[in-house]
Amino acid sequence: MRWSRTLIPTLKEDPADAEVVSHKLMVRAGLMRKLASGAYTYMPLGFRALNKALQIVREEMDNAGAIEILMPAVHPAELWEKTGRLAELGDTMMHIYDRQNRHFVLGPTHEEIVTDLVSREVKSYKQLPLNLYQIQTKFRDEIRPRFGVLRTREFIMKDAYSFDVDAEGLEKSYQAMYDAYCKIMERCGLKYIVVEAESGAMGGDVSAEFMVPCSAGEDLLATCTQCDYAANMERTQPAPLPEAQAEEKPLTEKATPGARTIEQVCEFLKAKPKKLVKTIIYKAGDETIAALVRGDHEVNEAKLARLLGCEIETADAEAIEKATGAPVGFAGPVGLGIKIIADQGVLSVRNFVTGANKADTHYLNVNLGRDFKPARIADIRFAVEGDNCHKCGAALHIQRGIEIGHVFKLGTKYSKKLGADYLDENGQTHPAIMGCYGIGINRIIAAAIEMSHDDKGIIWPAGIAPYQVEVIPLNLDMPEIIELADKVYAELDDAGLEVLMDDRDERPGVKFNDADLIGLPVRVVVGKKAMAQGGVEMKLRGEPGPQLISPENVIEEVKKRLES
RNA sequence: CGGGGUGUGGCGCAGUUUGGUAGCGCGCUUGAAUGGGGUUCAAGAGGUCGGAGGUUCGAAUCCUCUCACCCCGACCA
Repeated sequence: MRWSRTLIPTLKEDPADAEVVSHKLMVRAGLMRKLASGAYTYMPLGFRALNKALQIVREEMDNAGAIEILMPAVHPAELWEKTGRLAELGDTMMHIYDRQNRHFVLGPTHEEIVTDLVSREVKSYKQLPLNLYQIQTKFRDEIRPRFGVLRTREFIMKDAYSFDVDAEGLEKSYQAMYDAYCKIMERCGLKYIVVEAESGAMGGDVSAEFMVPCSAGEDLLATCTQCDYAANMERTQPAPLPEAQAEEKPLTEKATPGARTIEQVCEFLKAKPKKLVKTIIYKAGDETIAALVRGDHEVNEAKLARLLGCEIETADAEAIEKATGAPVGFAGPVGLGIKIIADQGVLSVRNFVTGANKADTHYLNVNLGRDFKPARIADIRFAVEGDNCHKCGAALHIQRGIEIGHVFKLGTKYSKKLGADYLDENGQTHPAIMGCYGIGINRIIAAAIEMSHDDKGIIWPAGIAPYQVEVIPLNLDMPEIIELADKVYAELDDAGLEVLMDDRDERPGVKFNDADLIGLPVRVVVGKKAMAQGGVEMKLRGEPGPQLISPENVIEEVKKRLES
């Protein structure tokens, strides 16, 4: 492709509305433009990169035995009612109504649709296992789209759904997808970490996320510095903290006027947050309960909900006052008449500070066991930097990451509700055992750029670069240069390489800077300097210094470099 | 949805405090010079100052409402 014939509008300055590098560079390098918050047009270069990633995903899915289909983006709302997810995910779905006011949603994911299909078409164990996948645009009414293409309202996803006769089959299907995902990440040039994850609204209890570690990521993940433990922070289990051994001091009431938050109390008492224990009141089903964590920790509501076996939400001011008899900010476990769940970390402090269930008052020297007895002591907090691995005891490292893919073992949640049953050899009916496997194509591009760029621009991993080679003719006033550049371009093209030639009548500096910006892996410069020595220059993006090569060897040399 | 911020030519911004009819850089067009890391000179094109209403002789500027976008939070496969 010739630059002059396509559309690559590069920008010298960062767009004002971009925060993260990938967003800035995708706009500056002319990959995409924003239409509205969370909705982007992919221009030629961006679309090519997207297609590269997509093709890799498709090939690996096919290799893993998954079968491609295409489902609609428009779904009747009824189908979502059947599984209860219309209520559960309703606000994250885009709702549309047809002219007869029938209710439809734009698909945020396709478990319902594919399961409905399979329930109709698959009747026998002989048809299983089956793994159906599609590559399609998903719609989610995100509360806050952000970070360019990392969180959008419309995005391309590859989603696969496996159906098996038993747990053993599911394990195989799951493993095949897991392995395929590893290959995809590698082929896309992404460094990645696989972490244990929270299944959330998908259901099921085993899931793993494929994360690309980088500062722009929205997720926090913990990895063990010694063993192979890695988990999303939502799921990370810290090693239990050692129990405190200090001598118990007498319980004391202390006036703390106006000090409600941990910061305020610490300031007032000149104490460290870890010497405090905070009491958070939750509505758990019909019950109101109190969760206790150390002042420097945070309650992990997913863990708490799982422990209690029901959905929870933080209580409102009214409920808190009713439960504690005190205004918000002074709740404490001593004398509290509701069920108390204490985090294990609370055991690591003695003589701590808590609210006194009385306005403007805290207790000093509170001790678990002596002053109150929790119904349960469990892990209900988020891990923090400084925590240790619960498997091997070594330090945990916490970092940010971009979630590229997520694989789930779903079990029978959907197949039961939607009647995806099969008959076994004995004519017995069973629900199919399902797994689902998603990967965000757009995020592959953004993550690759986050991971691989410098102050000049993008440095594409070869696997997903929009073109493999950029040919830059300089000194366009010399016909022999144009002739040689055309020849090199044609030969590379004929050799099956993807070539972009910057044929614009621009100054060298402009072309070099744009070449660095768009970041294609190999750059071939045809100019009078090299020509005087009978050659052309070749350089890898991200590596210094071009080297002179003979025009006859261009194809061979380019190929060699692309493979390295 | 709560808090904060920003909307001025294609892009990035100044001007708003103190009202007087719009400016800078980049980009774009034409011409000339230049020609290996965003070159220079000259001449141009291009703006309902996000939108609506109001105050005023006069509004980018003041007031009211509204829309969009960004950030933090809540929320979220």
